[in-house]
Amino acid sequence: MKKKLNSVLQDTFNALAITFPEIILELAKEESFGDLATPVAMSLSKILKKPPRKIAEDIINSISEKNIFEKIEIAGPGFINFTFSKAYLYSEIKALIKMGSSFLREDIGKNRRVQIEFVSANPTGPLHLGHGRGAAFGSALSNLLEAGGYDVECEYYINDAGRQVKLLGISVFARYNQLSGRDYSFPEEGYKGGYVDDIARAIIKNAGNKYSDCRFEDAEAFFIDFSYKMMLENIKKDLRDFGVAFNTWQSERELYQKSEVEHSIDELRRKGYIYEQDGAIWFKATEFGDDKDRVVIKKDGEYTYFAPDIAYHRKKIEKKFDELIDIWGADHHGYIPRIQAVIQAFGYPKESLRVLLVQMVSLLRGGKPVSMSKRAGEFVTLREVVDEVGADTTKFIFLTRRSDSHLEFDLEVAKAQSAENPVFYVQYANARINSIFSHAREQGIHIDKFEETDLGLLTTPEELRMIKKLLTYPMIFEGAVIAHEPHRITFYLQELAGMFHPYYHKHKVVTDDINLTKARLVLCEAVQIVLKDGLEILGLSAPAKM
RNA sequence: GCGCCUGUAGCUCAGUAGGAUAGAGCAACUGCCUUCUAAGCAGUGGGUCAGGGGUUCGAAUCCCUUCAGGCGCGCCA
Repeated sequence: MKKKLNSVLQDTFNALAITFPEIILELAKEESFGDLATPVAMSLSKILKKPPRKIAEDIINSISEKNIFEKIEIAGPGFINFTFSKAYLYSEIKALIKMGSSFLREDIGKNRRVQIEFVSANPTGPLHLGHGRGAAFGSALSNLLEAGGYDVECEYYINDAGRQVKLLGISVFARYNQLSGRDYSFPEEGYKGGYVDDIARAIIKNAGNKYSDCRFEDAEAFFIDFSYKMMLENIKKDLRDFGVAFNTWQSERELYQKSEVEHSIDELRRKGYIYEQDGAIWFKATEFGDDKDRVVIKKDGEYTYFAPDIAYHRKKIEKKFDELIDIWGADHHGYIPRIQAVIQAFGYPKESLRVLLVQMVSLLRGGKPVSMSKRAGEFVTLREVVDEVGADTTKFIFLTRRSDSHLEFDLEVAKAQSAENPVFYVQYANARINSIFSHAREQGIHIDKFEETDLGLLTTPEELRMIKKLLTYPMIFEGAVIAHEPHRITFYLQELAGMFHPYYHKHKVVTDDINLTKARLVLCEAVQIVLKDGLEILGLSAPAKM
């Protein structure tokens, strides 16, 4: 619909010898404003030094392909409002059904390769709700970009080296000893969650007393590896059950083992961005706009957390993606300038990495904040929330918000709402359509060739409104892809379902009028195609029955 | 102190590459199940778009400023 109007206007502008960078088309806010509107005449007013309404008139007079419109009007200060003809709308619905996804989805990506890194939670504990938000957003974004013609790779970065996994190993070692009946003090900073006991018990089960007389130093490698690997499996399971999939898992440890950390710093050194001061090795981040230079090797000779991240991002660059996306929790936003400094130091524009922030989730229960301290072991896991309120509902709560807006997730509210959650409203529309179809089949009604169905029988205001809504999906989709905002799809689906349910209530689809029945079945088919397309992008299920 | 995010209906949030009279869900109240699924439908009430300036044909949207909340500002990760 938009594409068509755009090309019509482009032709018109060519005919009038007007050059204009981009013709803005927007959805009419009110039905009396037609279907699509453009404010272009107002923008041209200054350039052409003519009143906007006069310009609008000239444009309208020069439109050659008028037959696809029912009417074209000038309104307000100079808007041009276009209303499409019914015949055009009907033919578009048939095209929608015939082409399916390719009608709905715009090819924005043109096969460009994009990598999205998300979740990347430390394998030192189960995923919590904040990770769940990142997971829901990241996978919806990946589906969205994939649908928008990008070649997408989803990656999870595993922090399996360094202090945190070591601390997990120490914690597990302590519990292992305690559970074996020895007097062993638990480290002050250790992880205290119940899962630490689970790991210790698993070790007892597997290895028995084998490490009972060891000092930690002697059993270190085993305890660290066993612990983080068990946690990682746990995380992978949580993600699977949440319906989130990754293509690649990049290990931090591997970056060390393959000397990539070392080589990255060497490369920066060759480029002149590394220097020594106060016994430490620094990266000249200020050269690229960061507030301060950053230490990569500490005085004690250890790498900082930043060092493997340099190697990691160099590796991403080397994979030659057209676009890199990192999805981080907003508490890491201070980290953006230094990573973009790294990107630039390696000779790439900072725009080649796009960091999307997922804002904090405050978890509440009945209006009271729930502590989320990982170290203290007091936190509600993603799994617990999903078990309590359901995966689709949880995802939907995340996906009805912009990723960068703060989110209050109240377990009691989510649970209370889960029975009447908007996600069911959308899914129910799909299920209802199925039930209409099976009812039609029972009545012996079959549509052999939908192309031959007379959609001209769809004349009620509800039907026309719904047809127009369906035809705006490509616009919403395109906007969502460009803005990298899956939530636009969520809202669209709610609006579409919000048209279908009243329609269902007001008009019977299957009636004695066979031709009308067929036309309505075709419309239902179109609605279902769009609902399913949207649900699939969001990573939500589309149950056939509810 | 500096930086980032946020402030829209009682609550949770859309609307932000400037566009016409600011929307939805929930909550509240009133009705609707012998007819394709009541996880549904119809109706009612609800606003100083945090405040103040500015930019222009036009601002919830852009700029400045004040206020409020969140998060960051380590040779931690």
